[in-house]
Amino acid sequence: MNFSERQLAILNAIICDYIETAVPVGSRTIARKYMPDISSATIRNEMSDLEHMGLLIQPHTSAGRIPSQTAYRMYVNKIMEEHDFDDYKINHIEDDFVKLKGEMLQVVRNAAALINMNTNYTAIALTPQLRRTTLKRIQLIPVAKGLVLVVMVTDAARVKQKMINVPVNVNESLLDELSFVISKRFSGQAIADIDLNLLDGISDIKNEHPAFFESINNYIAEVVVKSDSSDVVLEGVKCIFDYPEYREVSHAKRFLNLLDSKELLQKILSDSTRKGTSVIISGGDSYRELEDFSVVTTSYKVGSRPIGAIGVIGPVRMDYSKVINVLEKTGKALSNVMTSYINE
Amino acid sequence: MNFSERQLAILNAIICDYIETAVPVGSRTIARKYMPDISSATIRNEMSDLEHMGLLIQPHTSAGRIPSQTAYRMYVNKIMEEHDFDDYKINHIEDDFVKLKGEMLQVVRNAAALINMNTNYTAIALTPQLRRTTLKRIQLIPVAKGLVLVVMVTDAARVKQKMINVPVNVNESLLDELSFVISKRFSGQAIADIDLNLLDGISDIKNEHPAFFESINNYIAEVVVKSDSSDVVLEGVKCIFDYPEYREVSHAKRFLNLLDSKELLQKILSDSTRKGTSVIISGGDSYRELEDFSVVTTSYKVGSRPIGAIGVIGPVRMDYSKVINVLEKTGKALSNVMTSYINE
DNA sequence: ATTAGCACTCTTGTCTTCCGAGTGCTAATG
DNA sequence: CATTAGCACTCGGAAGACAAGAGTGCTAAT
Repeated sequence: MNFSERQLAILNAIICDYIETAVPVGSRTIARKYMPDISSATIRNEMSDLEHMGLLIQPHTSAGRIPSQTAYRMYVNKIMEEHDFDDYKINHIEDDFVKLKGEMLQVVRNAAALINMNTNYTAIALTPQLRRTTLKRIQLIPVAKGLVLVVMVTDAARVKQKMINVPVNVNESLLDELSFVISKRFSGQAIADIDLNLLDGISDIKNEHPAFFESINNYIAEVVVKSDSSDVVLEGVKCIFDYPEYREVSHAKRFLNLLDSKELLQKILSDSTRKGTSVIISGGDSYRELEDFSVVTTSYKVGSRPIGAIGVIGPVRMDYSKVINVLEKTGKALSNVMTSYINE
Repeated sequence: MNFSERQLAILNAIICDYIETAVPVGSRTIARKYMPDISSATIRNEMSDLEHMGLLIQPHTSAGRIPSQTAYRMYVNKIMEEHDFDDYKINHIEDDFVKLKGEMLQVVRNAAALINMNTNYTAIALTPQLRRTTLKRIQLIPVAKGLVLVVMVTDAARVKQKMINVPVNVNESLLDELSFVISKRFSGQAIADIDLNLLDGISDIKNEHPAFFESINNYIAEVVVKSDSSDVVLEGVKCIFDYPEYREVSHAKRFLNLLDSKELLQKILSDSTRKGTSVIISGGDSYRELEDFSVVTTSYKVGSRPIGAIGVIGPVRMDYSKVINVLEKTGKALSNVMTSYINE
């Protein structure tokens, strides 16, 4: 489909105005606020054309028009202007982050809070994914009889812990020894590549406590394949009430339901970790659950290796330009912080 | 003040009906549904009296009446009947909990989810408070140059970690040694009693790395005095939309704001940890922020030592009877699980 | 191709009316 | 004296009527 310059300008004006006001916009508004040199009648004609092309929707005859999903998609892909949002807060992200010295979970949470504050949409984030990082150290800590806490520390300075059962006759010094051997052997390797069976000189441990050995190995394998829902961070849920599209309780409820399904968010963010910045409008082709919502995400990296993602979720009538700008800047800052830690 | 049997019965009926329906209840309703052997006129007279005593409120002349806060308080303290709620789910709590083998944070989260499911109010919980527990082990794990992860494990099988800065010249074996010495010296002692200065034979570490030594000691002290906001667990926030009192966005927003202020929730739950079961109606005397909300909480224990609390937050028009029942049963189950771990 | 003008449509807010639920009071009753 | 039947009164909410306003589409003029 082909569009004239003027059509695009009008569409742009309508989308911008609607994003700002949430009120269907009419031809006179456009003429007055955005293009005073052409008449409302002309704009009316163009709008009529745009409606026939499926870009505008009339809620009812005597109202203005609102952008269709297609229009939003087109806006994001082609029309939208770069919004340079250099607020003080964004400029100082890195400094703030650095103060948190290595508590990566906290850093990501802060990033989400920052995104939330600057966009006023609900921020979502995926903490650094262990499977995408390399091991720093494993420590086995006895907690109770037959219970051991496995703590994994990675190069993204993330920490993950889990209780596992062990045979009662495994003593503390054995745990310490095993911690030491595993850490030494696999330190610096990708978590995904860790296989305790590759350990040399531990055949006696393996033989004496096969179940124990198996549990630890299983746990490591588990971390590699699935990131659990606790990896998803939310910030600023209540923001949603600032938008008129959620004034009805049923809509608000649907939104909260969505946020409850961490698996979905985790999937979206994982995808984004791979793909970099992505904009999903009203669910796009892949997410039926997200109808009437938009999700914008971007990844953050250690060096050139993406390890997590941040984003926002909100109404389709979203200020995409601003959101993308804030996200990419925050993502860059986050990447810098992560990377500097690893290389320090 | 003195009340006749009948007055109490009528008050009880009004409160029960209003809790169920959220609609101001009139004299005829009471007569029909609850006391068919006296006439609505009689009830009308009694209701008028109850209103003058400050127990009932008329939203407007031609509506029924709703209970006042005083009435709710009285209801909870004197009138309310024991509600025996022995649903399958509650009966099987302990089994479910035991499956989680020692992941206390997860156990508490599950308890909250269970409370939420069974009451349909938003559940809040305080994870086992470290200052109320005794130390099992401390482990110092190097994460990056100049950064060390301190992991504390306690007898409630809770784990707390924090990054701290260390001088670059502290090496791994020193950390291991220190972990070992601290754990050995203080294992079994209340966290509150730990003071690294009491350690013998570490004067060389202390002299060589005073800043490092100080950070660790500070961290332990910090854990003792303040429990951070991450200790508060929420479950089932969206439930609030099931209640008509939050149909207006502004009310819902206030609720979410409340849940965001973790310090407040933490304070309430900490208080409850000390006091056992407590019911705060519309903020009571102490919490002005909680106006128009009710919070019911109870503590859970290790043996006879309370270490945390669980509760719900919701509208003043709350089914106190059911809530208290569910909370106390869950609290008991939780206590059993915690206790059995410690003593095993 | 653009635009002025106008009739038409449809929502929104306001006003009125009406109904019903509920009350308070009075007088009758056991 | 407590209880109750009866009735007038009050008020909120729903339904309908109406005007105002915003916006459109179409036609005819430029």
